[in-house]
Formats: sequence, structure tokens, C-alpha cells
Amino acid sequence: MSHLINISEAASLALHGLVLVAQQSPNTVNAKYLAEKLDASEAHLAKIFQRLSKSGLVRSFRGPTGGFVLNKPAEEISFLDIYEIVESKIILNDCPLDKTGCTFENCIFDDALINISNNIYKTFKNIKLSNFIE
Amino acid sequence: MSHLINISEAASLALHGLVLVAQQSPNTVNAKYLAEKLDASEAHLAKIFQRLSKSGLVRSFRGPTGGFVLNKPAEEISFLDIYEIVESKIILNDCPLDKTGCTFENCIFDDALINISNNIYKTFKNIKLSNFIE
DNA sequence: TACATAATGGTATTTAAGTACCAGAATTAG
DNA sequence: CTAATTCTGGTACTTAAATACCATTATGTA
Repeated sequence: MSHLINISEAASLALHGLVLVAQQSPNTVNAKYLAEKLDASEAHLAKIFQRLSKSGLVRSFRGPTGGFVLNKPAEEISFLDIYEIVESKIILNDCPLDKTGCTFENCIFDDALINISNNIYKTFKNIKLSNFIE
Repeated sequence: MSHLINISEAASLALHGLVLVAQQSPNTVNAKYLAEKLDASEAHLAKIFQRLSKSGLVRSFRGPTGGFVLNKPAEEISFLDIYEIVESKIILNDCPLDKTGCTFENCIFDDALINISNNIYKTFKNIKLSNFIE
């Protein structure tokens, strides 16, 4: 079973977790709460939020009452931002056979994949955290 | 570095390899030739073509002069067919957090992912082997 | 019949993602 | 100041997918 679009559980958890953080703003939300709410491993969630924190998307506070808060307005955080932090940098698909391996003059996939990738890219960019807060 | 669209090297090799087979039709083409032409491991290519063979997309012949030939017209083989054989069955994306884990009432990703997935699906279906033969 | 060729299929290795564990540092509350 | 809480960061384990290896079986040719 395979998804056509590449979204790891980690990226999905990051988005869902950040929505929860945004909803509680300006209060802090801790990893334990997020893990329970999303039925995920706390260790995994903590790791993901460490990366979000290092990248400046959230701020973190230690100690009791500690946790995470958004570091910028929810309107300014897109799923693309999150995706790039969690999944690493995006390649706007060219042929998955790297160029050295392919002896066809014109890439078989060319237009098709690039168009779709751009489409996905734009869609990810348009998904903002603020979309999910009432 | 990550591709937005999920296409393994195996699926890509299958497509490229089948194009080569189609181009040589009705002659057989063997795995060694394909591997060289595509600069891939022969073992890997052989495995991929085993699956294509079992699924009836190609016929295989052993022995000297053996190899693979298409088992149906190039117009009737789409990249979708190939993808489903090599990658396993497609999930038209719903949320990558499985339902049990997600506590949001409406899937955060819903429309966006499903639309894109359908788009990819159609695109894959429209890519036929015959597109690549002169 | 013997030999070389080519697919087959089982198994093993590699890689990446997800997950778990734990000691350490910071911070709050009593 | 002490104790409890929470993030940090390093490491290790687990699992699944991708890839590689190899002995076997089938087949055409001389």
C-alpha cells in the first residue's frame, strides 16, 4: 500500500501538533499532551518538536508550565514550512532515475512530474496553520 | 532531500525498461542489456522484471536468445499499471495519520490531498508506453 | 549430449524511518 | 534551597522497504 504523495508520519504529526499548539495560544503546550492527543509516541513527538524549535517555528520553555508556543503568527506558518523542516529539502521532481543513469534524450517523466510537483508545492504553501483555528 | 511524489527507483526502472522492451519489439530484451542501458544493478532489474512477468505485463523466455517481450500492446500499458505492480496498491491519500490517531473532526488534509492524488492518478494513467516509441 | 545463456526464487544485506531509553540541563513552585 | 517538571540531545533498538547476492532451473545452440 503506497501513498502517491510523500508525507511521512513525522510531517503529519508536526502539522497536527502545531495546530494544537496554535489553538492553545498563547499558552504553552507540552509534548506529553500532544502525544496523548495525537495517540503518538511521546519520544517521537518530542524529537519532531525539537526540530521545529531549532528551526524557529516554535519556542520552547523548560520546567513545569513549560512546553511549546508558536514563534510567529499562525497565518505565516504553512505546511510547506513544516514539511521542509521535517522531511528535509524538497526536490521538485525531475526524473527519479538520476541523470547519469538515464540514456533517454528527453526525460520520460518530464512535464508530467514537474507540473504535479509544482501543484503539490503550491498546495502545501497554501495550507496555513491559521486555516485550522476557529 | 525528498521528492514530493512517491516514485521509487524500482518503478522508474520498470517504466524505462519497458520502454526499451517496447522499442525492440518483437525481439526479446534481456535483463543484462536493460541494466547496462539504464546503468542499474542487473540483480535489481531482474527482480523488477520478475514481478512484471508474474503480473502478465511481459512474457519471459529463458536460455540464450531469451529475455522479455511485452505481453500486450504498448498502448494498453500505462505507468499506472506499472506503478501498481511495482509499488503495490495505491492509497488515494486520505490523511497519513491513520484515523485512530487523529482527534480532529475533519481531516486537516482532506480536500487538498485527495484532489492532488486524483490528479496524479490520472496523470499516471495517461502515461502509456506507446508515448515513448517512434 | 554438453555447454553457455538467461530467468527464477530464496535469502541476505543495506538503508531509512520510526520508536524507545536515559542522563543532563533549565525552570518553576513550595 | 529542594523537588518536580519539561525540554535537550545522544544513543540504541525495531521494522519495513529497497537493493544485492547466489544457487537453481530452463532452454537454445553446437
